[in-house]
Amino acid sequence: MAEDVAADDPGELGLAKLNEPQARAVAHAEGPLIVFAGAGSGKTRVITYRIANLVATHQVPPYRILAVTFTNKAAGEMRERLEKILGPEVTRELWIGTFHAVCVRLIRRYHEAIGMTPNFSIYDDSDQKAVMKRVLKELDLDDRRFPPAQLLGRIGREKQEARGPEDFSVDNYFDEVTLKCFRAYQRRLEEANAVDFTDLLLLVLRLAESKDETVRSSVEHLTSRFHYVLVDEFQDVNLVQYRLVRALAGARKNICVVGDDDQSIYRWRGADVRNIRNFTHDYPGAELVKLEQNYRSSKNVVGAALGIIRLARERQPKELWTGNPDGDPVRIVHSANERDEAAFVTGGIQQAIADGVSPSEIAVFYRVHAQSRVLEEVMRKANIPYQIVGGTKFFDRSEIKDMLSYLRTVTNPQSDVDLLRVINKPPRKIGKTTIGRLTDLASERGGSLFHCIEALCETDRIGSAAKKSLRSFKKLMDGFIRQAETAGPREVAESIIADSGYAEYLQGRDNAEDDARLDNLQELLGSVEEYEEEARYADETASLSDYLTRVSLLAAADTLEEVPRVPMMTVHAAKGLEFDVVFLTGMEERLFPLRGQQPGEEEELEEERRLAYVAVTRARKQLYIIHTNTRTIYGQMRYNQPARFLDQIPPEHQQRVATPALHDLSRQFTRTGHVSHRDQIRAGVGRDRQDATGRRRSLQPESSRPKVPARPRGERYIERDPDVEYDDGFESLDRFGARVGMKVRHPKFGVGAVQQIAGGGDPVCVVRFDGWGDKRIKLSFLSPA
DNA sequence: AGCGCATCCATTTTT
DNA sequence: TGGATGCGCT
Repeated sequence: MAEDVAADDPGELGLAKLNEPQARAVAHAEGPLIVFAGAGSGKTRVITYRIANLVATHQVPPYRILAVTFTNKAAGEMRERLEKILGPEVTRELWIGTFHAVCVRLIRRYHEAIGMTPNFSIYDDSDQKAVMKRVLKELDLDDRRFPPAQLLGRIGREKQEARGPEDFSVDNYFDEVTLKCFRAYQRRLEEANAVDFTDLLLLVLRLAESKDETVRSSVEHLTSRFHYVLVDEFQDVNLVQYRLVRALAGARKNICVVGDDDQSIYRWRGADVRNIRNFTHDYPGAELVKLEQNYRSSKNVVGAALGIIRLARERQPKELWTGNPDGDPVRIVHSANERDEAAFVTGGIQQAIADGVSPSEIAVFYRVHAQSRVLEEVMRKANIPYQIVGGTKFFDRSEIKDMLSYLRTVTNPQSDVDLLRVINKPPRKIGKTTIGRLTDLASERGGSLFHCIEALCETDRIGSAAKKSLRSFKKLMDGFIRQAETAGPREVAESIIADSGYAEYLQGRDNAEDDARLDNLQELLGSVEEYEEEARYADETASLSDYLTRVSLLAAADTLEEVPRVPMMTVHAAKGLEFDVVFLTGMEERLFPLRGQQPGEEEELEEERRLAYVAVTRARKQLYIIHTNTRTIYGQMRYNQPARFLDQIPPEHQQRVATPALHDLSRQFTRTGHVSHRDQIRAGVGRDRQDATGRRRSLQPESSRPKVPARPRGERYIERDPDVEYDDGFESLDRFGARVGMKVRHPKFGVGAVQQIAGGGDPVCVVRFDGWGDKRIKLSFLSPA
């Protein structure tokens, strides 16, 4: 998955192996630099060599260099390459990591100026939600009227833009409530000595931008410690990160940013493409380098990607090209439904493996996690080893979360969400009532639950049995806390599993599932051990809170293992990765692109387009893009139209293919009077495909269109010429031939009769439903009744 | 306290 | 569709 490493000669920099723009970016010494790096253009190599060059040629001390990557995995790869060039001692001193990981380190260093103790906990989504639920309860608000996720979403967006409660403008009642929750939420985190993901960045940013005299020396130290700052994937940086980079680079302004506006896919997370587009504006005189040669993919893959991205509304002018061989055309596979799609994928994987491709070089992509279930099922049946990258991770399992909560309580007993998770697991006779009394007391006098335990036991609010249970729990945890002062993380974790009663608790409920849970705990111990090993290697003291930090900051791609299994992941998780063979599934309107078809959603569509571009450019040699006629997702069957992006792939780079199941299906539809498409292929019959507006879809004159070589029709699939419309019912199947008077079904309104059909693409129908009257509904929401 | 059942709910992408 | 949640029963 790593890009070509062959040129990383130890001893010398191997600069001769760089192309001209790459060399220019590496050699650039002082001042701002922006590198537009097309997909597969060797940007990691550029960053790596640039760092090596700064250290080796310009004698920059390694601890003066900060390189920010998007995932820990990318950071690790960069480190690995640099070790080969600079050796481990020097490399160790470089600051390389994700924004979040770097900020954790900085918070620990400057914790006094920031006003934190170094053992803080990092709260993930579910922790945040738990906090918000408590906040709502405390404020006596209905969590149905004010869904925690929604509140957190709004608050999160504010924080991404570096705004706090004091900057919050209130326009209506909902805002008022949100502001109240915002304040209470931040206060709760503070009391728990915990931060959320954005806080990690904000705390450092606030210090770096602080004008406060009392912390002046810290601010100066912080903003002058890095002489060179490099940022990868700059197109996905949000406002907080942008300002952070600017602040950390300080007055020197030795900022090198590398990115590709065509690959910006995190707008929803606050990323702002304008950051990359405005860089030259914000840093006048910045050197600009464009890397346009792709070393990764075949000509057909690059051509397909270009066809899609060329239609982007706004982009930096540039043109990706490759000197690589043509390779196979991109196969666009028409399948019947999601099971048929999965069958095609497994068949294709088996073939690729038989052809000698390693399973780890074959990837399956999907737009949303919900698609993975069926794929997994079929992969298991076909006995193909696979790994899900990201998604429901190992660390999301309940027993793992329980154990992590124990560990977090040990390092930071103030963390209430963790305490509540473990206080009665295994059952210790500490029930709802007791916990209710405890939380009541804590809100009355402030302070964390853990610290209120003793105080509660001194009141007469609870019975003696409850007191006993609480005290023995407190004693148990105090024991672990004391142990952690001297013992290593692994030892503490082992004690907890053994002495907390958690293992017996799992053993007691003897079923297969809980046996697996015990195994998972063993695996967790393994990961703690692995961490200790790494710490030893890096010459650092292993600490429990450091381990917990790492675990919380894992990115989806970080869970990709180097094992011979087929990786399956969302397109987002695939960013920055590459594979020989790629299966891109679910390429259908309203799934991929998931959004953007409504007026006013143009930006969403643009992001979907860029996402499609990212997906396509992951493939080195072979790319299969699959779409289905029907798909059952979220319990509902939908009739699909192929994604618009498919028609934007130039015909000379694509080849249309249909699965056998689809073929059978189409025969049923053509029984009455039509000639089957098989016969048509044989006879070479067909007319130019036209879309609803009557325009020819082909982008090229007929004569220049390369003839698709007639490949023998095997059992696996049947090829279809992209520019021939087969009169076999495929088209009418997509829209099931709806016409006025026809009975159709809608998931909500039931069965009704079509009154009118209007518009092209996805036409709007007027349908008369029993009991609902006439409704205007897009055809794609309807199925034949 | 814990289990089983029913109901309701939301469905994008993640550091 | 299934996951999460809540409720009532044991």
